[in-house]
Amino acid sequence: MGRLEIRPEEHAALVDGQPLSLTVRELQLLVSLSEHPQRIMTREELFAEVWGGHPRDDDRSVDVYVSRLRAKLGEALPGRRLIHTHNGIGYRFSPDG
Amino acid sequence: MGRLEIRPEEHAALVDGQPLSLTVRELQLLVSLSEHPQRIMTREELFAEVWGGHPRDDDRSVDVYVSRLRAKLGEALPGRRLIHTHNGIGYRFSPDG
DNA sequence: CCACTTGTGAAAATCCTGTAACCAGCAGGG
DNA sequence: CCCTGCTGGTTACAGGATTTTCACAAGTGG
Repeated sequence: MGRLEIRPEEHAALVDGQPLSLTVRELQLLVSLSEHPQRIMTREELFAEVWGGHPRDDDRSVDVYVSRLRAKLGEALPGRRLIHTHNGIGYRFSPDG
Repeated sequence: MGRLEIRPEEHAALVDGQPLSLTVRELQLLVSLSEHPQRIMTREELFAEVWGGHPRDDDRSVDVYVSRLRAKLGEALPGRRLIHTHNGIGYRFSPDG
């Protein structure tokens, strides 16, 4: 998809062939998001896929990791926003900015 | 229905497959309207479905959110008017302009 | 030790919501 | 015509809710 390639089997995400240095959690989150492009995913769904089980009521893990992911994606692909926030609901991955 | 798809379960409204960035209230209102196409819905009905309960005597919330909704729909679908005003009564959703 | 990751708390930034205006259009009465 | 009242469209604003970001403690493995 464009300049970004995600290869879950290889535990890798590449931008223009160069691997991003993502942590395990960051990669899991990116994989989960990118497997459902253009679909708005709730925090519950994302938490279940990445961490498993249900998040605590006041758990902000998803938000924190989205932030970390955006920071690294932003470095590799300046000016593009791949992860969109949907207030009160969750996040959405859009391959094309 | 044409280029607009509404998926309440997914918290999404799509135009040509692209999700609109609607707030929760805006989406609720659009869902309520679109679930009764071509039917004129009173402010009371809409308020009950979206906010619950009865509106204050001078409540303009429905009008304000209809306006906001029209603005966003108008951006995504220029030249089409999906929400029609029925003076003294309420609003009507028409899938085809 | 050191470098790194992870989850948590909390401050900072941002967005949403409901309300109160302000306007324009219209109809009826005088 | 000119008021007046009524209806709906739109915008501005304050408060609240939500999200983003930073800092830190604990854990892991080299």
